[in-house]
Amino acid sequence: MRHSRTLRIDLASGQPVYEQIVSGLRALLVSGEFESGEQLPTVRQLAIDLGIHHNTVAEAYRVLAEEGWLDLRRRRGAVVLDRRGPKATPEAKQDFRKRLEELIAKAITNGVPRSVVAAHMAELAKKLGNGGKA
Amino acid sequence: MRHSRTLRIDLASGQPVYEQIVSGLRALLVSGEFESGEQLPTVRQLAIDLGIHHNTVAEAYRVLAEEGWLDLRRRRGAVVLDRRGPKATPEAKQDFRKRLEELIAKAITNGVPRSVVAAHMAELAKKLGNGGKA
DNA sequence: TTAATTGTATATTGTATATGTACAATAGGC
DNA sequence: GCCTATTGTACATATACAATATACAATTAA
Repeated sequence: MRHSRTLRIDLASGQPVYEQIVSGLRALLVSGEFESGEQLPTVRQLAIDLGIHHNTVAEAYRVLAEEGWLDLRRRRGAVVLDRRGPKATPEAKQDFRKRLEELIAKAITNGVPRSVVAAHMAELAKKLGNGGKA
Repeated sequence: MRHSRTLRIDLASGQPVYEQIVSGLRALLVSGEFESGEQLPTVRQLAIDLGIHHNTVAEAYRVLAEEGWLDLRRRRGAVVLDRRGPKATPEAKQDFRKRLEELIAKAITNGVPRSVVAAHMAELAKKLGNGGKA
């Protein structure tokens, strides 16, 4: 249950809570924070930790299960999967590029200096080049 | 009115249409596509181009005006501003970093290879280093 | 001054989020 | 094998937000 502490939910952010959970957990999964086969908290436990309703957590788990990240079963909870074969989406590259540019634009609008934006980008790009683990 | 053609609205994307307009225009503004003082299409004209209601465009223009990108007045339309002094936000850097990691995680989930993600990141980082113009 | 053009305000309708509540399935104790 | 607790699921509902329809206000130009 250590991992639930790394999730921070902002009820006032405007972004749906279940999406925040999905995004947060997915980022941790991609970065290799979880072992394959590892148990995630039950929907009720994580809901208590975050101060929300368990159905909201369940919705998030369902999305991640559909994406192939989790094996989700009654009475068994959520188990992290290997996810060897993600189905490659064709327009996903263009979509990523567009959203990346939009994210940069928003950061600059919020006053983040271009140099800081560039630094983060370069750092994460390098990390991805190393296999995404380091 | 040339620029409205560069905006693409996807009614089925789940993302609110007015937000799509805000994000798209903001990305163009940041990348220097517009001259200061340039006229944007009227809310009604852009609404026709995009096939939506003019109030939806108006909402998007209002957001950009609040951010300081546009001067918006009745009978005068929307004019692009210089936007010299964006108010610097303190937690904006952390927010950008988090959203960047989440965006990467989503792309990888969608099947985009890590190498492709890294390439886009590196390219845009370099562009930002050059002053964001090239 | 008048009329047309442009952004704005308000009400309405559809959709989605988060919750309350009840149910279904299954692992473990007996 | 049966019971019970635990876990995810299904469904209805309150609420909020998004997009629209419609009417209004302001301002420019003739």
